[in-house]
Amino acid sequence: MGTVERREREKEYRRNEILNAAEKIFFSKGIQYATMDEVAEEAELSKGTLYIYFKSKEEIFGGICERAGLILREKFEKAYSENQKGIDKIYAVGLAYYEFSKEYPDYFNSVMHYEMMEYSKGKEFEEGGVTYLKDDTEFNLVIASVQAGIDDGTIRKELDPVHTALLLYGMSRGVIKLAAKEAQTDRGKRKFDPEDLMNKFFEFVGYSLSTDNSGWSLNKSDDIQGE
Amino acid sequence: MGTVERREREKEYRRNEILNAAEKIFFSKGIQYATMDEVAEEAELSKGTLYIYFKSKEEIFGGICERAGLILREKFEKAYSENQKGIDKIYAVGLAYYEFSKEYPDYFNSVMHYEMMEYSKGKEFEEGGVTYLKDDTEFNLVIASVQAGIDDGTIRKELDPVHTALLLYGMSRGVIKLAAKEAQTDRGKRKFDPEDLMNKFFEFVGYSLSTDNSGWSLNKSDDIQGE
DNA sequence: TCCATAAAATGACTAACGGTCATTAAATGG
DNA sequence: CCATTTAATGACCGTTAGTCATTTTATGGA
Repeated sequence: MGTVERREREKEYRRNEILNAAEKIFFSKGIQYATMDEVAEEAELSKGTLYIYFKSKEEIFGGICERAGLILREKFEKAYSENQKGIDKIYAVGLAYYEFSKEYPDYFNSVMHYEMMEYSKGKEFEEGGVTYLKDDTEFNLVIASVQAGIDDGTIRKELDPVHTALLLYGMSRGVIKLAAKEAQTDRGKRKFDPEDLMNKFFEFVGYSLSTDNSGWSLNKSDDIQGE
Repeated sequence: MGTVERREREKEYRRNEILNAAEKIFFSKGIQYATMDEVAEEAELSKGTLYIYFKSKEEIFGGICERAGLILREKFEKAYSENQKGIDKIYAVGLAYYEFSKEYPDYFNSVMHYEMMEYSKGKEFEEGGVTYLKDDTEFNLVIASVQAGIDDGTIRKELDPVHTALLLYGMSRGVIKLAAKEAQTDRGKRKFDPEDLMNKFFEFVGYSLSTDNSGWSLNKSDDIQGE
């Protein structure tokens, strides 16, 4: 009988329901101010049950970040594979990152938050060291893109693939975070337009990457679709 | 009589002692896991007293971030004023930022953490909205550097000062954070050398900024002193 | 249909922590 | 020396993450 399998499915389902509830609560009040009782209430379960599926509040948050990572990875893979030239792959992956931050701002912020937490620990604690985002699949795509660009002559061959990929990754994160923060501000109070900033960013990076200083080979006029 | 002034000084002194104690505790265990009782113990004061000088744990953390901001601002100002050419100002300020992250890794991380916290709130809460780092003095220096570079012909004049400054700021933060995180990893387990990455970063950015694609006019062989 | 067993769910309870406040101690200056 | 203001204290409170003995539900064999 397939009862065992069905049970397994149901467990997975419950786990997901809990994550859904937690997202709602965490994202609306901020993780810090969200309580497990609220999550339990939202999930229509008792608090004790939450602790059967997750061993701590943090682990629930980890589960949310895992979801975020999954989506981001998919976006990266799509962007990578849909473009031929190395330089275009890089542009597409970078754009995918930015679009992720727009489509799922809470996921984006969660991942940022998560990375911050990683630091807070590990100084005197350590505890189990559960890491949810260790996978560097995403990052490997960036390296591969740079390498492809060097091979097909669209990227300056003086650039080292690994270091350049690291740079692109770090720079993008920093700038996207800036843009995301501003996008979250009321339109009237903004000091700059996030879309503009991103366009300038891609231009700036493209200039330094490409063999002919021309930037990306895509049509520049419509490289970012309005919000 | 100057009793009032002396009292004021003593108050300021106590406040600083509390911040010192808090730094010790916060930085060793991580803010999340540090308790006010521990801070009180370290400061050789009762917990109640802490709440005379600061209205919350968060506010103490804010005080720490304020210290960080002060140091960073000084470094920026020094770097800015000690260089003539715009392109060199930018390089110096960027380097100052990186050096800050090496000299005061805990301060650097605190500021990063602080910015994260800003997001967590403001979704349903709001509370007093105390901002400790609103001062954009630092950022204005970056704009001024870019402008100086455009004026003296060391920076490509197609670049917009404000957007470019924003980019530099965001990119630096992202890359420095990456480098800082790696630097914090055991030497043996590192995937890359933080110093190398920073050098590549400055090269990459210099290429895109400068009029002649040559990067900075400084001597490149010793632009970063070993740790 | 019933029962024994195992799995899942519960919610009262605990420990710990941030924050408060009535009370005490110290300083001041007349 | 005293009256008054200022600083410091620590017992106490409310809240919350996490636990666990107990109850409820599902399962599969007789």
